[in-house]
Amino acid sequence: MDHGTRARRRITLQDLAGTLGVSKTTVSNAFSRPDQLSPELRERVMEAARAAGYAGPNPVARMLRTGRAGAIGLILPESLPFALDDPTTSELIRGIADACEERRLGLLIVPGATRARDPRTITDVAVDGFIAYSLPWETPALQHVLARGEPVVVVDEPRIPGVATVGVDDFAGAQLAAGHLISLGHRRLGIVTSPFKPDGYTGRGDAARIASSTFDVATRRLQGYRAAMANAGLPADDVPLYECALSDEELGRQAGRDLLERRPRPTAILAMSDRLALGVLAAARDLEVAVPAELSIVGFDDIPGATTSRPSLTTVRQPLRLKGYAAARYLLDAPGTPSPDAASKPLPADGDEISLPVELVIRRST
Amino acid sequence: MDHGTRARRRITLQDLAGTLGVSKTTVSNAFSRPDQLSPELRERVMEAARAAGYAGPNPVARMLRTGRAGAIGLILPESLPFALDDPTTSELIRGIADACEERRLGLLIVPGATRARDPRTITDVAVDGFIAYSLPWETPALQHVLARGEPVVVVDEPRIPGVATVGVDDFAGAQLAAGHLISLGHRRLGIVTSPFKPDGYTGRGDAARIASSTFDVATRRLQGYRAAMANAGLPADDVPLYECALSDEELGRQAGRDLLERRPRPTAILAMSDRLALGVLAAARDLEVAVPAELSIVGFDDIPGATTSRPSLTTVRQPLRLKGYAAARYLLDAPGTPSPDAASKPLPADGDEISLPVELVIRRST
DNA sequence: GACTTCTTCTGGATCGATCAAGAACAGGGT
DNA sequence: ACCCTGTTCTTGATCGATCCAGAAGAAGTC
Repeated sequence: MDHGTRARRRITLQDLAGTLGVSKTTVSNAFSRPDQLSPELRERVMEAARAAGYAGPNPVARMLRTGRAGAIGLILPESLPFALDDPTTSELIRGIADACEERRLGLLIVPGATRARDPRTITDVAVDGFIAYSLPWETPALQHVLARGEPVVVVDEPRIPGVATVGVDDFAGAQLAAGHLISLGHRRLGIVTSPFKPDGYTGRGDAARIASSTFDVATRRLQGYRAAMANAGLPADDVPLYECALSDEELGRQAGRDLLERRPRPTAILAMSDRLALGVLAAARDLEVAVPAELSIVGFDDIPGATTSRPSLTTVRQPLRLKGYAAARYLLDAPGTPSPDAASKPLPADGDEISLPVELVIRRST
Repeated sequence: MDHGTRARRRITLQDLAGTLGVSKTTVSNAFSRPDQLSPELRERVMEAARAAGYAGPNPVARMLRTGRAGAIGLILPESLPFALDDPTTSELIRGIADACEERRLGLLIVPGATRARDPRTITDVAVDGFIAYSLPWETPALQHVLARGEPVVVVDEPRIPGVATVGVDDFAGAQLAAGHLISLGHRRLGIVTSPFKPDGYTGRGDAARIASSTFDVATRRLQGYRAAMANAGLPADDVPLYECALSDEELGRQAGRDLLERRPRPTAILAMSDRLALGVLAAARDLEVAVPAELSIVGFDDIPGATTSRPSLTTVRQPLRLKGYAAARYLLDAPGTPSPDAASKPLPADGDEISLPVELVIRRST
């Protein structure tokens, strides 16, 4: 059953031109380029449009002709519910949203990229470019994104030759974290890592997995930790290691329990994310290990929760929101446009890496 | 400067057909309807596509022809960063995302609807329908959404004749909350409200503003509170009231301070959202008013934070995530499709309201 | 052999807009 | 009277696919 008063087929620009006795170009201009026709005629067109219930040019047809979609796509590794729970991801989204709002662009989110079997969620979507966030090597989703031939900016990983990447210096950040612990006198360290492969494995460190890691960021952070240890003359290779399939507090807790039950017990734990570190903190509480008296913990990211935890968390700050903003801006500005004002600094060329600064934030957990 | 190896213009289906010596329809079928051609030819086409770097049919052109965009739009009243901070909104998004994932649809977020001056963020976007969340009456954005003539589902507000709405029974929920306090013996209540108008006003209750409220939900909840009070013979009209421009903890704290400094001091406070209630809790802590000994607080929504606060928060639970899921499902299933299986229960007709259940959850704050 | 049926492929119309080129007319300068 | 410039509007081509009707050939039926 249908409201009898409402016309069935949607009205087109052509129809409207017909009833007005003008050309379709004129109607099109009335909407999209008001300076191309006299104000009176324009008013007449708008009036007729209102009367006919015409809401303006069909966006899809316009996109086809102009080649611009007015939106950017964001590829996320996990499901959207998970992404919203994760402060790292949601801060990134905030940053991207900031840029989209500035440019009046839509944001189309395509979640679940690491698991998705169906390329159509990526190939069938109308966007002007993609931001791909923290994907493992050889994700089919990423191949499809690149195949589209539209601008792509990768955030964090994977680094692919010829593809712009926005990230931070993970190696230096990790080195900072480990160096801090070592300078405090710690000699027995433990490491809680984010996944090295997207296969859901959680458990003790496995040299083969690490060697064949498909997550660049985890690899680089681990190298940073180890470099700092090696510099201090510590045996970096057989440091206790626990890998978590997800950067999630519960898994961090599990990791913390495992590491804290080893003998000799580590006196300090490095976690590759703050959520994992908060989990380690919870594990220490479970096992009645005092932080920082008996155990020091350093996280990574500096999420909001790092300041409110008890004790507050020493961590490596990365500018999460800015990272999103920078990625979106780069996506929008890099292709072709040599920036409006002539004297402005040139944007880095396609394939460049933008590296944002990291900073050690010392709080109460060390 | 450009990579010389990469072809400039993107290849089209037509081009590919040319090099293969088949018709474009055949190439199209190879991608979109594999059963329409022999497996060998299809493989030949796919092979040629791979060689030519053709990623598949242009999504925009396909949309134009088929009339389906493969994505739904979500209109949010505030900016996306704010929405992600707000558990109510982010739970809703999770629910919508659940449904989108089931159906392999994209989710396009259009934030900032209450402030947006430019209709193009709505008119220029390629979606098959919209979910509009918690908008005030007479938002231009909503007019534009409706003018598009595509399916629309409103979540919470505003209730518009002929437009499907998903929400909860706010009146009953509020009645439950106030009734609970009254049954505990409270006689001096205070109310912290979400905004009645989208104008940024924060301050003491103003009868004129309430009478001309453009937010249905706030109006109905207030009516629920008052009905319960009236039933108990309490003067409902001059109950102390504080209106907050945003459902935000800081403003709730401000409201709490105002109400708690009045004399006689209220013994119980009703807040229209949990975030506001948590703010009131903070205010009570500031002023050293013991909860629940000297002050009872009831929130609304039952966000995750309501269980972890100290004391935990008595509140009216609404199924936030389900609300998002139901809205999306209704949007996708209602138009035309009388549901695949014949015996299934009919979906409510266009313009119907879906009302989800609310439930009083008694915790430690009362 | 004549008939229908199926499978596989093709050509042309179509979706609804924008764009480039140009026509028609007005006014201004010399 | 002539040319130039500028404003206003129109025509026809085009963006890149899908869809419909039908052709060609193979296969099955009586």
